[in-house]
Amino acid sequence: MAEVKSLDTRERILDVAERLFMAHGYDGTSMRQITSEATVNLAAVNYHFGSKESLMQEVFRRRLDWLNEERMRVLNEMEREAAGNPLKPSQIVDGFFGTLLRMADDDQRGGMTFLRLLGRTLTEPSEFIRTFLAHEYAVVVDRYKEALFKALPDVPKAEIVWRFHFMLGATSYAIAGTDALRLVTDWQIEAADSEDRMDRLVPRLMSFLLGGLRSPLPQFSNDAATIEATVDGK
Amino acid sequence: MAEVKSLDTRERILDVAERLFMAHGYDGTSMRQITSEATVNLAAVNYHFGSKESLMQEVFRRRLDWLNEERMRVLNEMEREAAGNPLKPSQIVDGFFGTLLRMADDDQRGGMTFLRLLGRTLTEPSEFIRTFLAHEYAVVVDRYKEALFKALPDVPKAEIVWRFHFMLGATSYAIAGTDALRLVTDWQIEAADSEDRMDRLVPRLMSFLLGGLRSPLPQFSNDAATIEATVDGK
DNA sequence: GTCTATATCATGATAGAC
DNA sequence: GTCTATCATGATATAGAC
Repeated sequence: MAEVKSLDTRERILDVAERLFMAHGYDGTSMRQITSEATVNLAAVNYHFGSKESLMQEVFRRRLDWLNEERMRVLNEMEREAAGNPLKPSQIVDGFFGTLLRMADDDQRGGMTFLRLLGRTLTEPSEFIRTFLAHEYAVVVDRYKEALFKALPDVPKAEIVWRFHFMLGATSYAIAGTDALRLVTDWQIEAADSEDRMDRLVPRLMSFLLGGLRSPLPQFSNDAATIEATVDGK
Repeated sequence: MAEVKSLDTRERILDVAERLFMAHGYDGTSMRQITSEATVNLAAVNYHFGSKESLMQEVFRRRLDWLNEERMRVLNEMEREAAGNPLKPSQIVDGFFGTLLRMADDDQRGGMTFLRLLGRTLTEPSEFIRTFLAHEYAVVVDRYKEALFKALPDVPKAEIVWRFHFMLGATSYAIAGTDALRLVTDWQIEAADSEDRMDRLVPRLMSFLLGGLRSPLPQFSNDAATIEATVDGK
């Protein structure tokens, strides 16, 4: 009984923290706000998580553990069906970014709140968060990177890595959904807060990402050896 | 003489604030840090700028005023030469994003420090900053949006607006350059801190953006009327 | 214009009763 | 596990001497 109550408290803190960190950032959210909105005592965060930093990490781990497993599961499944043949770039992109975007509809996995938090966190000022995220992502990103190398054997690996970065940026910003810049003044983005928006966003973003990924290679100002040097990593 | 000194003080505060806001974010940077590193008195910020918020706005205004003018100048010049004909998408993209990216080489306009600050700020938690940025950008973005509409008459306007967003996201993340995710584990991105990195980044990013912008239109799960409805803004 | 000193308040964390 | 009370620190901002 006491333990059940404690689990509720823990989860309630995590839920509120997730939402507040999303809305105001890590530095902009105080433990007093969190504990107040979660209707728990101020000391509860330190009791359950040890510190504000550990709380932040737990907010992410709770969601990323599932996302990492799902991304791996999807990739393994696709590679099993391909039976040694390279995957299509669209499959890989969907496995990585589509799996992420579909979390928007799954409130049990954080839904849009977590997606927006994640989107904003890639450029989060606090270094410990970026370091933590990099560590959490490393293994899965590596597998998808390798799949792309195999799927696009004619594209220099350096280009693929860069384009992975660009895809991440476009996706992060899209899910951060800050409406920071009202690109639309006379024209309103429909239903900006509902999942309806995501239904449209996903295919739109996918088209964009794939177009960028398969775009003609850039011309550098130097000669062809430049590209070769880049591929080899210097 | 006293005025010259005061100008120096003002500029020194702005320079230090720009660098610290970039590195630690708005909430993560205290006025004590700023005034300490700028070797000015703690009260100097309030004397010269009135408040921390006003300082932040001035940090941006100092750079964005020039960027906005330059983007307008470039677009006007291109449209003058085109004499009524639509511009090429690559011209428009270069006018907007290329003009921004070339600031990296111009230390007098803030160089990489300001670019990284700007990249991180689009997802900045503090709302007053995003509101301020949106206001600063509005007019110029609107002009470029119209140019894209004219250049791509067969693409629904809604798609163009979305793809503008995606391009902004990819660019922001690229210039934020947080190295948040070490996408490369066995492969090091060369010269990550030098302008040499930008020389390669610009054509790479441009290829990606144009590929995404001109990608085939997405297929929605509903019928064709869906796209029409989207174009009309509901 | 610049400085010292300080007012006022919020923060993260903890000790210790219950 | 939960609470109150409090510590130590750092925040922004300002008043007033020089």
